[in-house]
Amino acid sequence: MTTITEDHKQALLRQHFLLRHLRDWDLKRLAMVSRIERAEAGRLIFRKGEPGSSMMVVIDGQVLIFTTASDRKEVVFNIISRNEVFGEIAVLDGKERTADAKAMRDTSYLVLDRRHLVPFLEAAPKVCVELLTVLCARLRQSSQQLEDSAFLELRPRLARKLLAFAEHFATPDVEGKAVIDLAVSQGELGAMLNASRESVNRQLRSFVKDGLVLVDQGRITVLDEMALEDVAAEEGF
Amino acid sequence: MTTITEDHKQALLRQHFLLRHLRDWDLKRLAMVSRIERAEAGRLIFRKGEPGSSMMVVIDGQVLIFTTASDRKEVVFNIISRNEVFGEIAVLDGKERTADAKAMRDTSYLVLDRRHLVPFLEAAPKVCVELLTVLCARLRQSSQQLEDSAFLELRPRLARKLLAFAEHFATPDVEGKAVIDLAVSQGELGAMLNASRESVNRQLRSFVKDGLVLVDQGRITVLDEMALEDVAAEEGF
DNA sequence: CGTCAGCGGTGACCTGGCGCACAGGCCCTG
DNA sequence: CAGGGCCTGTGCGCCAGGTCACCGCTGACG
Repeated sequence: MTTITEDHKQALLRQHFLLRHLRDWDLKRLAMVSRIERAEAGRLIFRKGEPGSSMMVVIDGQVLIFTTASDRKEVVFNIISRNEVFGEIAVLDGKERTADAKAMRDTSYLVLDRRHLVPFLEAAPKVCVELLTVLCARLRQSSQQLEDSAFLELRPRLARKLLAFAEHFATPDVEGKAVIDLAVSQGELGAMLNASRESVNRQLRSFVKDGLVLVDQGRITVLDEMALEDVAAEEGF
Repeated sequence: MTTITEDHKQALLRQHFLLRHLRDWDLKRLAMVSRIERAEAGRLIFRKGEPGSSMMVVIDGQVLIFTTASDRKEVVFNIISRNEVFGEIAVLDGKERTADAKAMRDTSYLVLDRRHLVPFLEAAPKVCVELLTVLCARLRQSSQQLEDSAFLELRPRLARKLLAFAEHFATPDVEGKAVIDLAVSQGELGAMLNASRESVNRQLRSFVKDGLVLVDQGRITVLDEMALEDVAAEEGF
Protein backbone atom coordinates (compact mmCIF):
# COMPACT_ATOMS: atom_id res chain seq x y z
CA MET A 1 0.00 0.00 0.00
CA THR A 2 1.37 3.34 -0.97
CA THR A 3 1.00 6.48 1.08
CA ILE A 4 -1.30 7.85 -1.56
CA THR A 5 -3.91 5.19 -1.08
CA GLU A 6 -3.54 5.54 2.68
CA ASP A 7 -4.45 9.19 2.40
CA HIS A 8 -7.18 8.29 -0.01
CA LYS A 9 -8.68 5.80 2.37
CA GLN A 10 -8.55 8.24 5.20
CA ALA A 11 -10.32 10.86 3.11
CA LEU A 12 -12.96 8.33 2.15
CA LEU A 13 -13.52 7.35 5.72
CA ARG A 14 -13.67 10.93 6.89
CA GLN A 15 -16.49 11.88 4.58
CA HIS A 16 -18.55 8.84 5.44
CA PHE A 17 -21.69 9.32 7.52
CA LEU A 18 -21.00 6.31 9.70
CA LEU A 19 -17.82 7.81 10.95
CA ARG A 20 -18.58 11.49 11.12
CA HIS A 21 -18.10 11.51 14.88
CA LEU A 22 -14.61 10.11 14.87
CA ARG A 23 -11.53 12.05 15.74
CA ASP A 24 -8.61 12.16 13.32
CA TRP A 25 -6.63 9.73 15.32
CA ASP A 26 -9.32 7.09 15.15
CA LEU A 27 -9.82 7.67 11.46
CA LYS A 28 -6.17 7.09 10.86
CA ARG A 29 -6.21 3.93 12.88
CA LEU A 30 -9.26 2.65 10.99
CA ALA A 31 -7.75 3.59 7.66
CA MET A 32 -4.72 1.51 8.47
CA VAL A 33 -6.66 -1.67 9.04
CA SER A 34 -9.04 -1.29 6.13
CA ARG A 35 -8.34 -2.03 2.51
CA ILE A 36 -9.83 -1.18 -0.87
CA GLU A 37 -10.96 -3.91 -3.21
CA ARG A 38 -12.42 -3.93 -6.67
CA ALA A 39 -14.87 -6.22 -8.45
CA GLU A 40 -15.66 -6.06 -12.14
CA ALA A 41 -19.30 -6.22 -13.25
CA GLY A 42 -20.86 -9.60 -12.56
CA ARG A 43 -18.32 -10.86 -10.05
CA LEU A 44 -19.54 -12.51 -6.88
CA ILE A 45 -18.15 -10.76 -3.83
CA PHE A 46 -19.38 -13.31 -1.34
CA ARG A 47 -21.86 -16.16 -1.15
CA LYS A 48 -24.54 -17.10 1.29
CA GLY A 49 -23.26 -19.55 3.87
CA GLU A 50 -19.65 -18.41 3.91
CA PRO A 51 -18.12 -17.40 7.25
CA GLY A 52 -18.17 -13.70 6.47
CA SER A 53 -15.61 -11.89 8.54
CA SER A 54 -15.74 -8.50 6.93
CA MET A 55 -18.03 -5.60 6.19
CA MET A 56 -17.96 -3.43 3.09
CA VAL A 57 -18.63 0.17 2.21
CA VAL A 58 -19.25 0.88 -1.46
CA ILE A 59 -16.98 3.56 -2.82
CA ASP A 60 -18.19 3.40 -6.37
CA GLY A 61 -20.51 1.13 -8.31
CA GLN A 62 -23.44 -1.03 -7.27
CA VAL A 63 -23.81 -4.32 -5.48
CA LEU A 64 -26.75 -6.69 -5.66
CA ILE A 65 -27.71 -8.55 -2.49
CA PHE A 66 -29.66 -11.66 -3.35
CA THR A 67 -30.02 -15.37 -2.95
CA THR A 68 -30.80 -18.33 -5.14
CA ALA A 69 -32.79 -21.50 -4.64
CA SER A 70 -31.95 -24.60 -6.60
CA ASP A 71 -30.44 -22.48 -9.38
CA ARG A 72 -33.85 -21.60 -10.72
CA LYS A 73 -35.51 -18.87 -8.76
CA GLU A 74 -33.80 -16.00 -7.04
CA VAL A 75 -34.78 -13.35 -4.51
CA VAL A 76 -33.20 -9.90 -4.47
CA PHE A 77 -33.00 -8.28 -1.08
CA ASN A 78 -31.30 -5.05 -1.90
CA ILE A 79 -29.21 -2.91 -4.17
CA ILE A 80 -26.30 -1.21 -2.48
CA SER A 81 -24.80 1.90 -4.01
CA ARG A 82 -22.10 4.42 -3.22
CA ASN A 83 -21.53 5.17 0.44
CA GLU A 84 -23.83 2.40 1.58
CA VAL A 85 -22.77 -0.56 3.64
CA PHE A 86 -23.18 -4.26 2.99
CA GLY A 87 -22.13 -7.50 4.64
CA GLU A 88 -22.76 -5.98 8.04
CA ILE A 89 -24.92 -8.77 9.45
CA ALA A 90 -22.38 -11.55 9.38
CA VAL A 91 -19.67 -9.24 10.59
CA LEU A 92 -21.63 -8.12 13.60
CA ASP A 93 -22.85 -11.45 14.84
CA GLY A 94 -19.96 -13.50 13.56
CA LYS A 95 -22.10 -16.04 11.76
CA GLU A 96 -22.62 -16.99 8.13
CA ARG A 97 -23.45 -14.61 5.33
CA THR A 98 -27.21 -14.46 4.84
CA ALA A 99 -27.08 -13.81 1.10
CA ASP A 100 -24.93 -13.59 -1.99
CA ALA A 101 -23.40 -10.28 -3.06
CA LYS A 102 -22.56 -9.53 -6.68
CA ALA A 103 -21.17 -6.45 -8.39
CA MET A 104 -23.75 -5.11 -10.84
CA ARG A 105 -21.15 -2.97 -12.55
CA ASP A 106 -17.47 -2.35 -11.93
CA THR A 107 -17.35 -1.58 -8.26
CA SER A 108 -14.82 -0.58 -5.65
CA TYR A 109 -15.38 -0.89 -1.96
CA LEU A 110 -13.69 -0.57 1.36
CA VAL A 111 -13.27 -3.71 3.45
CA LEU A 112 -13.27 -3.71 7.23
CA ASP A 113 -12.39 -6.89 9.05
CA ARG A 114 -14.34 -8.14 12.01
CA ARG A 115 -11.32 -8.55 14.19
CA HIS A 116 -10.53 -4.87 13.80
CA LEU A 117 -14.06 -3.62 13.71
CA VAL A 118 -15.58 -5.14 16.82
CA PRO A 119 -13.10 -3.82 19.34
CA PHE A 120 -13.31 -0.54 17.58
CA LEU A 121 -17.08 -0.42 17.97
CA GLU A 122 -16.89 -1.05 21.65
CA ALA A 123 -14.56 1.88 21.92
CA ALA A 124 -16.59 4.16 19.67
CA PRO A 125 -20.20 4.09 20.81
CA LYS A 126 -21.28 6.86 18.49
CA VAL A 127 -20.33 4.75 15.50
CA CYS A 128 -22.09 1.87 17.12
CA VAL A 129 -25.29 3.87 17.43
CA GLU A 130 -24.91 4.94 13.82
CA LEU A 131 -24.71 1.30 12.83
CA LEU A 132 -27.82 0.55 14.84
CA THR A 133 -29.76 3.00 12.72
CA VAL A 134 -28.43 1.40 9.56
CA LEU A 135 -29.74 -1.96 10.75
CA CYS A 136 -33.05 -0.37 11.68
CA ALA A 137 -33.40 0.98 8.19
CA ARG A 138 -32.76 -2.50 6.81
CA LEU A 139 -35.38 -3.97 9.09
CA ARG A 140 -37.91 -1.37 8.06
CA GLN A 141 -37.18 -2.14 4.46
CA SER A 142 -37.46 -5.87 4.78
CA SER A 143 -40.66 -5.78 6.75
CA GLN A 144 -42.03 -3.43 4.11
CA GLN A 145 -41.05 -6.00 1.50
CA LEU A 146 -42.81 -8.70 3.48
CA GLU A 147 -45.94 -6.58 3.79
CA ASP A 148 -46.00 -5.64 0.16
CA SER A 149 -45.73 -9.17 -1.06
CA ALA A 150 -48.49 -10.19 1.35
CA PHE A 151 -50.91 -7.38 0.67
CA LEU A 152 -50.37 -6.29 -2.88
CA GLU A 153 -50.79 -7.72 -6.33
CA LEU A 154 -47.98 -7.59 -8.82
CA ARG A 155 -49.21 -4.40 -10.54
CA PRO A 156 -48.95 -2.06 -7.58
CA ARG A 157 -45.82 -3.81 -6.37
CA LEU A 158 -44.10 -3.08 -9.64
CA ALA A 159 -45.38 0.48 -9.62
CA ARG A 160 -43.95 1.02 -6.14
CA LYS A 161 -40.62 -0.42 -7.08
CA LEU A 162 -40.39 1.81 -10.12
CA LEU A 163 -41.24 4.86 -8.03
CA ALA A 164 -38.66 3.86 -5.46
CA PHE A 165 -36.08 3.51 -8.21
CA ALA A 166 -37.06 6.85 -9.67
CA GLU A 167 -36.50 8.32 -6.22
CA HIS A 168 -33.18 6.65 -5.67
CA PHE A 169 -31.54 6.21 -9.04
CA ALA A 170 -33.05 8.96 -11.16
CA THR A 171 -31.14 11.01 -13.69
CA PRO A 172 -33.59 13.63 -14.95
CA ASP A 173 -33.65 13.81 -18.75
CA VAL A 174 -34.15 16.79 -21.07
CA GLU A 175 -37.77 17.18 -20.11
CA GLY A 176 -37.28 16.54 -16.44
CA LYS A 177 -38.64 13.02 -16.58
CA ALA A 178 -36.95 10.55 -14.28
CA VAL A 179 -34.75 8.15 -16.21
CA ILE A 180 -33.87 5.24 -13.97
CA ASP A 181 -30.15 4.85 -14.33
CA LEU A 182 -29.81 1.26 -13.33
CA ALA A 183 -28.87 -1.87 -15.22
CA VAL A 184 -31.56 -4.24 -13.99
CA SER A 185 -32.87 -6.98 -16.21
CA GLN A 186 -36.53 -7.84 -16.06
CA GLY A 187 -35.53 -11.10 -14.49
CA GLU A 188 -33.86 -9.29 -11.61
CA LEU A 189 -36.85 -7.02 -11.28
CA GLY A 190 -38.94 -10.13 -10.94
CA ALA A 191 -36.65 -11.42 -8.22
CA MET A 192 -37.07 -8.18 -6.29
CA LEU A 193 -40.84 -8.40 -6.56
CA ASN A 194 -41.10 -12.11 -6.01
CA ALA A 195 -42.52 -12.63 -9.46
CA SER A 196 -41.52 -14.32 -12.68
CA ARG A 197 -39.68 -12.61 -15.49
CA GLU A 198 -42.65 -13.07 -17.78
CA SER A 199 -45.16 -11.47 -15.43
CA VAL A 200 -42.93 -8.47 -14.93
CA ASN A 201 -42.59 -8.13 -18.66
CA ARG A 202 -46.34 -8.17 -19.15
CA GLN A 203 -47.01 -5.62 -16.42
CA LEU A 204 -44.26 -3.39 -17.68
CA ARG A 205 -45.64 -3.51 -21.21
CA SER A 206 -49.07 -2.66 -19.88
CA PHE A 207 -47.59 0.42 -18.17
CA VAL A 208 -45.93 1.36 -21.43
CA LYS A 209 -49.18 0.93 -23.33
CA ASP A 210 -50.89 3.28 -20.89
CA GLY A 211 -48.12 5.84 -21.21
CA LEU A 212 -47.01 5.59 -17.58
CA VAL A 213 -43.44 4.68 -18.37
CA LEU A 214 -41.10 4.37 -21.31
CA VAL A 215 -38.73 1.48 -21.84
CA ASP A 216 -35.80 1.85 -24.17
CA GLN A 217 -32.89 -0.57 -24.25
CA GLY A 218 -33.50 -1.66 -20.71
CA ARG A 219 -33.57 1.93 -19.47
CA ILE A 220 -36.86 2.75 -17.79
CA THR A 221 -38.20 6.31 -17.71
CA VAL A 222 -41.11 7.34 -15.54
CA LEU A 223 -43.40 9.47 -17.70
CA ASP A 224 -46.45 9.90 -15.52
CA GLU A 225 -45.48 9.81 -11.88
CA MET A 226 -48.96 10.72 -10.65
CA ALA A 227 -50.64 7.89 -12.49
CA LEU A 228 -47.98 5.49 -11.31
CA GLU A 229 -48.65 6.54 -7.74
CA ASP A 230 -52.30 5.79 -8.26
CA VAL A 231 -51.42 2.30 -9.41
CA ALA A 232 -49.09 1.91 -6.46
CA ALA A 233 -51.96 2.71 -4.12
CA GLU A 234 -54.16 -0.01 -5.58
CA GLU A 235 -55.09 -2.61 -3.12
CA GLY A 236 -56.13 -6.22 -3.29
CA PHE A 237 -59.02 -5.80 -0.84
CA MET B 1 -43.23 3.21 43.01
CA THR B 2 -42.34 1.27 46.11
CA THR B 3 -38.87 0.13 47.03
CA ILE B 4 -39.95 -3.43 46.42
CA THR B 5 -40.64 -2.94 42.73
CA GLU B 6 -37.42 -0.94 42.43
CA ASP B 7 -35.51 -3.93 43.71
CA HIS B 8 -37.57 -6.19 41.56
CA LYS B 9 -36.79 -4.17 38.46
CA GLN B 10 -33.13 -4.14 39.27
CA ALA B 11 -33.12 -7.90 39.70
CA LEU B 12 -34.92 -8.30 36.40
CA LEU B 13 -32.47 -6.09 34.63
CA ARG B 14 -29.50 -7.81 36.18
CA GLN B 15 -30.42 -11.23 34.92
CA HIS B 16 -31.10 -10.00 31.42
CA PHE B 17 -28.67 -10.96 28.68
CA LEU B 18 -28.68 -7.51 27.14
CA LEU B 19 -27.29 -6.00 30.25
CA ARG B 20 -24.98 -8.65 31.58
CA HIS B 21 -21.96 -6.41 31.16
CA LEU B 22 -23.27 -3.56 33.24
CA ARG B 23 -21.95 -2.57 36.60
CA ASP B 24 -24.31 -2.29 39.57
CA TRP B 25 -24.29 1.42 39.45
CA ASP B 26 -25.51 1.47 35.84
CA LEU B 27 -28.14 -1.14 36.56
CA LYS B 28 -29.50 0.96 39.36
CA ARG B 29 -29.61 4.00 37.17
CA LEU B 30 -31.41 2.10 34.41
CA ALA B 31 -33.84 0.56 36.88
CA MET B 32 -34.78 4.02 38.07
CA VAL B 33 -35.80 5.24 34.65
CA SER B 34 -37.61 2.10 33.57
CA ARG B 35 -41.09 1.02 34.52
CA ILE B 36 -43.15 -2.16 34.51
CA GLU B 37 -46.42 -2.33 32.62
CA ARG B 38 -49.05 -5.01 32.17
CA ALA B 39 -51.41 -5.85 29.34
CA GLU B 40 -54.23 -8.36 29.55
CA ALA B 41 -54.66 -10.89 26.77
CA GLY B 42 -55.74 -9.28 23.54
CA ARG B 43 -54.79 -5.72 24.37
CA LEU B 44 -52.94 -3.64 21.80
CA ILE B 45 -49.67 -2.35 23.22
CA PHE B 46 -48.87 -0.08 20.31
CA ARG B 47 -49.94 0.41 16.72
CA LYS B 48 -48.05 0.81 13.51
CA GLY B 49 -47.53 4.46 12.68
CA GLU B 50 -47.40 5.79 16.21
CA PRO B 51 -44.35 7.81 17.27
CA GLY B 52 -42.87 5.02 19.38
CA SER B 53 -40.58 6.44 22.00
CA SER B 54 -39.99 3.34 24.07
CA MET B 55 -38.64 -0.16 23.92
CA MET B 56 -39.96 -3.16 25.82
CA VAL B 57 -38.56 -6.29 27.40
CA VAL B 58 -41.08 -9.06 28.06
CA ILE B 59 -41.03 -10.21 31.67
CA ASP B 60 -43.83 -12.69 31.36
CA GLY B 61 -46.34 -13.58 28.65
CA GLN B 62 -46.26 -13.31 24.89
CA VAL B 63 -46.57 -10.47 22.43
CA LEU B 64 -47.60 -10.72 18.79
CA ILE B 65 -45.90 -8.38 16.34
CA PHE B 66 -48.05 -7.98 13.25
CA THR B 67 -49.72 -5.62 10.86
CA THR B 68 -53.03 -5.38 9.11
CA ALA B 69 -54.08 -4.20 5.68
CA SER B 70 -57.54 -2.84 5.11
CA ASP B 71 -58.87 -4.81 8.08
CA ARG B 72 -58.97 -8.02 6.09
CA LYS B 73 -55.60 -9.60 5.78
CA GLU B 74 -52.85 -9.54 8.35
CA VAL B 75 -49.15 -10.40 8.44
CA VAL B 76 -47.44 -11.69 11.55
CA PHE B 77 -43.77 -10.77 11.86
CA ASN B 78 -42.91 -12.30 15.16
CA ILE B 79 -43.89 -13.71 18.50
CA ILE B 80 -42.01 -12.23 21.43
CA SER B 81 -41.77 -14.18 24.65
CA ARG B 82 -40.13 -13.81 28.05
CA ASN B 83 -36.79 -12.02 28.10
CA GLU B 84 -37.06 -10.97 24.50
CA VAL B 85 -37.19 -7.39 23.31
CA PHE B 86 -39.72 -5.62 21.12
CA GLY B 87 -40.36 -2.11 19.91
CA GLU B 88 -36.63 -1.61 19.46
CA ILE B 89 -36.69 -0.28 15.92
CA ALA B 90 -38.70 2.86 16.50
CA VAL B 91 -36.82 3.56 19.67
CA LEU B 92 -33.46 3.37 18.03
CA ASP B 93 -34.11 5.45 14.97
CA GLY B 94 -36.74 7.69 16.50
CA LYS B 95 -39.30 7.12 13.78
CA GLU B 96 -42.72 5.49 13.65
CA ARG B 97 -43.55 2.01 14.86
CA THR B 98 -43.30 -0.44 11.99
CA ALA B 99 -46.01 -2.80 13.23
CA ASP B 100 -48.71 -3.39 15.77
CA ALA B 101 -47.98 -5.18 19.04
CA LYS B 102 -50.64 -7.13 20.90
CA ALA B 103 -50.54 -9.20 24.08
CA MET B 104 -51.40 -12.81 23.21
CA ARG B 105 -52.00 -13.62 26.86
CA ASP B 106 -51.70 -11.61 30.04
CA THR B 107 -48.29 -10.07 29.77
CA SER B 108 -46.00 -7.88 31.80
CA TYR B 109 -43.06 -6.03 30.38
CA LEU B 110 -40.42 -3.51 31.21
CA VAL B 111 -40.52 -0.18 29.41
CA LEU B 112 -37.43 1.86 28.59
CA ASP B 113 -37.86 5.34 27.19
CA ARG B 114 -35.85 6.62 24.29
CA ARG B 115 -34.74 9.75 26.05
CA HIS B 116 -33.12 7.64 28.77
CA LEU B 117 -31.98 4.83 26.57
CA VAL B 118 -30.06 6.59 23.83
CA PRO B 119 -27.63 8.53 26.03
CA PHE B 120 -27.21 5.36 27.99
CA LEU B 121 -26.27 3.40 24.90
CA GLU B 122 -23.63 5.87 23.93
CA ALA B 123 -22.15 5.47 27.34
CA ALA B 124 -22.38 1.67 27.39
CA PRO B 125 -20.94 0.32 24.17
CA LYS B 126 -21.15 -3.31 25.30
CA VAL B 127 -24.90 -3.04 25.57
CA CYS B 128 -24.93 -1.33 22.24
CA VAL B 129 -23.08 -4.22 20.64
CA GLU B 130 -25.47 -6.62 22.31
CA LEU B 131 -28.36 -4.74 20.74
CA LEU B 132 -26.66 -4.93 17.38
CA THR B 133 -26.72 -8.68 17.57
CA VAL B 134 -30.40 -8.63 18.47
CA LEU B 135 -31.11 -6.61 15.34
CA CYS B 136 -28.96 -8.95 13.30
CA ALA B 137 -31.01 -11.89 14.50
CA ARG B 138 -34.17 -10.07 13.46
CA LEU B 139 -32.73 -9.39 10.04
CA ARG B 140 -31.74 -12.99 9.59
CA GLN B 141 -35.22 -14.04 10.55
CA SER B 142 -37.00 -11.65 8.26
CA SER B 143 -34.85 -12.44 5.27
CA GLN B 144 -35.48 -16.10 5.98
CA GLN B 145 -39.19 -15.34 5.95
CA LEU B 146 -38.80 -13.55 2.64
CA GLU B 147 -36.90 -16.46 1.16
CA ASP B 148 -39.34 -19.05 2.39
CA SER B 149 -42.34 -17.30 0.98
CA ALA B 150 -40.54 -16.88 -2.32
CA PHE B 151 -39.15 -20.38 -2.67
CA LEU B 152 -41.53 -22.69 -0.89
CA GLU B 153 -45.10 -23.86 -1.26
CA LEU B 154 -47.45 -23.71 1.64
CA ARG B 155 -46.90 -27.31 2.72
CA PRO B 156 -43.21 -27.08 3.55
CA ARG B 157 -43.69 -23.58 4.91
CA LEU B 158 -46.20 -24.84 7.41
CA ALA B 159 -44.01 -27.79 8.27
CA ARG B 160 -41.09 -25.46 8.98
CA LYS B 161 -43.16 -23.20 11.12
CA LEU B 162 -44.41 -26.11 13.17
CA LEU B 163 -40.89 -27.40 13.66
CA ALA B 164 -39.75 -23.94 14.69
CA PHE B 165 -42.57 -23.76 17.19
CA ALA B 166 -41.76 -27.20 18.50
CA GLU B 167 -38.20 -25.97 18.99
CA HIS B 168 -39.18 -22.76 20.70
CA PHE B 169 -42.43 -23.39 22.53
CA ALA B 170 -42.41 -27.11 23.23
CA THR B 171 -43.63 -28.72 26.42
CA PRO B 172 -42.82 -32.42 26.12
CA ASP B 173 -45.82 -34.61 26.96
CA VAL B 174 -45.97 -38.02 28.65
CA GLU B 175 -44.42 -39.77 25.69
CA GLY B 176 -41.85 -37.12 25.00
CA LYS B 177 -43.71 -35.72 22.02
CA ALA B 178 -43.48 -31.97 21.58
CA VAL B 179 -46.73 -30.26 22.48
CA ILE B 180 -46.67 -26.73 21.18
CA ASP B 181 -47.75 -24.60 24.08
CA LEU B 182 -48.98 -21.59 22.21
CA ALA B 183 -52.41 -20.10 21.69
CA VAL B 184 -52.30 -19.46 17.96
CA SER B 185 -55.43 -19.64 15.87
CA GLN B 186 -55.23 -21.07 12.39
CA GLY B 187 -55.94 -17.58 11.13
CA GLU B 188 -52.83 -16.25 12.85
CA LEU B 189 -50.83 -19.19 11.58
CA GLY B 190 -51.96 -18.18 8.11
CA ALA B 191 -50.81 -14.63 8.72
CA MET B 192 -47.37 -15.89 9.69
CA LEU B 193 -47.14 -17.99 6.57
CA ASN B 194 -48.70 -15.51 4.22
CA ALA B 195 -51.59 -17.82 3.52
CA SER B 196 -55.31 -17.91 4.14
CA ARG B 197 -56.92 -19.45 7.18
CA GLU B 198 -58.60 -22.05 5.00
CA SER B 199 -55.43 -23.21 3.29
CA VAL B 200 -53.67 -23.62 6.61
CA ASN B 201 -56.57 -25.65 7.87
CA ARG B 202 -56.44 -27.98 4.90
CA GLN B 203 -52.69 -28.49 5.14
CA LEU B 204 -52.89 -29.06 8.84
CA ARG B 205 -55.64 -31.65 8.39
CA SER B 206 -53.56 -33.37 5.78
CA PHE B 207 -50.68 -33.57 8.27
CA VAL B 208 -53.07 -35.00 10.83
CA LYS B 209 -54.36 -37.55 8.37
CA ASP B 210 -50.81 -38.68 7.69
CA GLY B 211 -50.09 -38.94 11.39
CA LEU B 212 -47.42 -36.22 11.40
CA VAL B 213 -49.11 -34.08 14.00
CA LEU B 214 -52.03 -34.15 16.36
CA VAL B 215 -54.43 -31.28 16.86
CA ASP B 216 -56.58 -31.11 19.92
CA GLN B 217 -58.46 -27.99 20.98
CA GLY B 218 -56.07 -25.75 19.17
CA ARG B 219 -53.04 -27.41 20.79
CA ILE B 220 -50.70 -28.87 18.22
CA THR B 221 -48.45 -31.82 19.00
CA VAL B 222 -45.66 -32.93 16.71
CA LEU B 223 -45.88 -36.72 16.45
CA ASP B 224 -43.41 -37.53 13.72
CA GLU B 225 -40.64 -34.98 13.67
CA MET B 226 -38.61 -36.82 11.06
CA ALA B 227 -41.44 -36.97 8.56
CA LEU B 228 -42.22 -33.33 9.19
CA GLU B 229 -38.62 -32.46 8.45
CA ASP B 230 -38.90 -34.29 5.17
CA VAL B 231 -41.91 -32.21 4.25
CA ALA B 232 -40.07 -29.07 5.33
CA ALA B 233 -37.30 -29.94 2.90
CA GLU B 234 -39.67 -30.22 -0.04
CA GLU B 235 -38.96 -27.78 -2.76
CA GLY B 236 -40.95 -26.13 -5.50
CA PHE B 237 -38.32 -26.65 -8.18
C1' DC C 1 -19.28 -14.49 -40.14
C1' DG C 2 -21.51 -18.37 -37.76
C1' DT C 3 -22.90 -19.53 -33.32
C1' DC C 4 -23.91 -19.05 -28.85
C1' DA C 5 -25.58 -16.81 -24.64
C1' DG C 6 -28.54 -13.55 -22.55
C1' DC C 7 -32.35 -10.57 -22.67
C1' DG C 8 -37.08 -9.06 -24.18
C1' DG C 9 -41.71 -10.24 -25.90
C1' DT C 10 -45.94 -13.19 -26.23
C1' DG C 11 -49.28 -16.90 -26.51
C1' DA C 12 -51.28 -21.22 -24.39
C1' DC C 13 -51.95 -23.89 -20.58
C1' DC C 14 -52.20 -25.22 -15.62
C1' DT C 15 -52.70 -24.78 -10.75
C1' DG C 16 -52.04 -23.28 -5.86
C1' DG C 17 -54.44 -21.26 -3.00
C1' DC C 18 -57.82 -17.34 -2.32
C1' DG C 19 -62.52 -16.03 -1.48
C1' DC C 20 -66.99 -17.26 -0.49
C1' DA C 21 -70.43 -19.84 1.60
C1' DC C 22 -72.09 -22.52 4.95
C1' DA C 23 -72.13 -25.69 9.05
C1' DG C 24 -70.93 -27.10 13.51
C1' DG C 25 -68.53 -26.44 18.20
C1' DC C 26 -67.16 -23.82 22.25
C1' DC C 27 -67.56 -20.09 25.43
C1' DC C 28 -69.26 -15.95 27.31
C1' DT C 29 -72.75 -12.84 28.55
C1' DG C 30 -77.35 -11.03 29.18
C1' DC D 1 -80.93 -20.92 27.25
C1' DA D 2 -80.90 -17.95 23.46
C1' DG D 3 -77.93 -15.37 20.94
C1' DG D 4 -73.54 -13.59 19.36
C1' DG D 5 -68.53 -14.04 18.70
C1' DC D 6 -64.77 -16.57 17.49
C1' DC D 7 -62.98 -20.66 16.14
C1' DT D 8 -62.47 -25.08 13.10
C1' DG D 9 -63.79 -27.86 9.02
C1' DT D 10 -65.02 -28.44 4.01
C1' DG D 11 -66.83 -27.92 -0.76
C1' DC D 12 -66.37 -25.18 -4.92
C1' DG D 13 -65.44 -21.79 -8.47
C1' DC D 14 -62.17 -18.75 -10.01
C1' DC D 15 -58.02 -16.27 -11.35
C1' DA D 16 -53.30 -14.14 -10.83
C1' DG D 17 -49.53 -15.56 -11.94
C1' DG D 18 -46.29 -19.51 -12.65
C1' DT D 19 -44.51 -22.57 -16.25
C1' DC D 20 -43.46 -23.89 -20.89
C1' DA D 21 -42.41 -23.16 -25.54
C1' DC D 22 -40.89 -20.38 -29.03
C1' DC D 23 -39.31 -16.24 -31.57
C1' DG D 24 -36.37 -12.37 -32.45
C1' DC D 25 -32.73 -9.11 -31.24
C1' DT D 26 -28.11 -7.81 -29.90
C1' DG D 27 -23.54 -8.23 -28.68
C1' DA D 28 -19.42 -11.06 -27.61
C1' DC D 29 -16.17 -14.23 -29.11
C1' DG D 30 -13.52 -17.82 -31.69
